[in-house]
Amino acid sequence: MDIVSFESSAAPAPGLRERTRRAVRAELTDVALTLFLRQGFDATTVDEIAAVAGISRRSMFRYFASKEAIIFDSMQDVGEQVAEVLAKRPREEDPWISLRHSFGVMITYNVDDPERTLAFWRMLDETASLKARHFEQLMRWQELLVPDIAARLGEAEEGGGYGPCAPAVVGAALACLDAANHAWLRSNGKADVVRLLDEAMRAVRPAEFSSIRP
Amino acid sequence: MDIVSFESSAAPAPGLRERTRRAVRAELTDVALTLFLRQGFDATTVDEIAAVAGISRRSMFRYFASKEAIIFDSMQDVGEQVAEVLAKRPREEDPWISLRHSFGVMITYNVDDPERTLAFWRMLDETASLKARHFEQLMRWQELLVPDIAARLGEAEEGGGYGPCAPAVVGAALACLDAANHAWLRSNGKADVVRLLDEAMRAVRPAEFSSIRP
DNA sequence: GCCCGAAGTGGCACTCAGTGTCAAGGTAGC
DNA sequence: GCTACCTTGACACTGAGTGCCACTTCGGGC
Repeated sequence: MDIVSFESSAAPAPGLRERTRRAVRAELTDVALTLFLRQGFDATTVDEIAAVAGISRRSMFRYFASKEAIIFDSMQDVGEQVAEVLAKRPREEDPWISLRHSFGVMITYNVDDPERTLAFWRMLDETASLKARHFEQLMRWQELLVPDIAARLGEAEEGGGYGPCAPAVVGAALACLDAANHAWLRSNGKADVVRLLDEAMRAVRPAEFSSIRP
Repeated sequence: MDIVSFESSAAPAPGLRERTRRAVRAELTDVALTLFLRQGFDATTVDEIAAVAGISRRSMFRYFASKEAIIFDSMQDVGEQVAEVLAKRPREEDPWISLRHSFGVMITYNVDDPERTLAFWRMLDETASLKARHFEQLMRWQELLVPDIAARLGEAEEGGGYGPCAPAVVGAALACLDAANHAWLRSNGKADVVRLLDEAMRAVRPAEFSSIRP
């Protein structure tokens, strides 16, 4: 399964309308991604994507709120998968280890299709507007993971928010993930992502938690 | 000094042209910020800022690469201040402690002018496009701090890049800073930022490093 | 089979950010 | 004062994103 053409497999068949909508969305994402990777994000206009996909420009914006959303909507789905894995980890497990395990979902993309994933990350890294959105995406992942970690840390939700600890721990873990990804990118996909991630997370491993060494 | 109208005080008098340019920049930043805080970022057009500042729309884009840059250029200056403080910390000090100390520069803004800082952070948090750029800004700070931390960790720069550890540690620290800022924001500026930051950084404190307790 | 309301679609016009170009005015150095 | 350069304003243009309206299509009730 591709990191960018991924569609949530949650609901099996929620009516014809919804199914066609999802199919069209997947198709549009695929068309757009191919164009983005071939000629760059900025050099590809929405008109062009719409023309190739055989749809009107106006309808394009009915499927995606923005040009950037074409890319990041599917990444949100990946984040939800990570959250699902995290929820299934044993309650008494060291939170840092749980986070490390749930990141496994992401890392598989790097291993499954290095070429395309590498080109994808490189595009995110080189395009200014995407770089910004990428970090925003990390933040959305943080929001998905914080409730679980807060519960594990025994940090109660008080007055519509958490204390600083759970977001800090999740944010730190995501920083490790990002650092590993960047190091992998700089090595042109030659380095071992898993090893890089372990290295990064070992360097930051909170003192309260037990050892991560395998 | 205000977090947003800050201008680098590095060069004393590098010619008349440069001095006027800086003065105009500061003026523009000030005008724009006032408008942003009064009526919101999206509701303020570049034409409006230019009109109020008595300058042409075209010249506006000669001072700032984008509407967002009006805000984030000054934040970059703050990041450089943080890097300066970090560089002055003793070489043998625990990197985590050094980072914590260098963050002191930022935190002072929250204490000095809570009202304006609070409104400013709230705007960053509520405006989608600014939220994205804000994280990009954190990333730029990371780039400023990584070389120093890499040296402290004994991580050599190999082939145009660092290993994953230094970025991971710096990113983790910035995640703590951000978590503390968010918690402070949620408390409407009532909570103690310094305490929140210490709490967050204690929760994530890497095991290799010694205790941060004062 | 027929009809009706809801949802999807395309086209048009508009706002606003951002960029290239060019001509006019001002400034620094000789 | 002259020249070279830098700054500025004006105009036109592209591209993202939105509001609106008319048309078609689909799903369900009769």
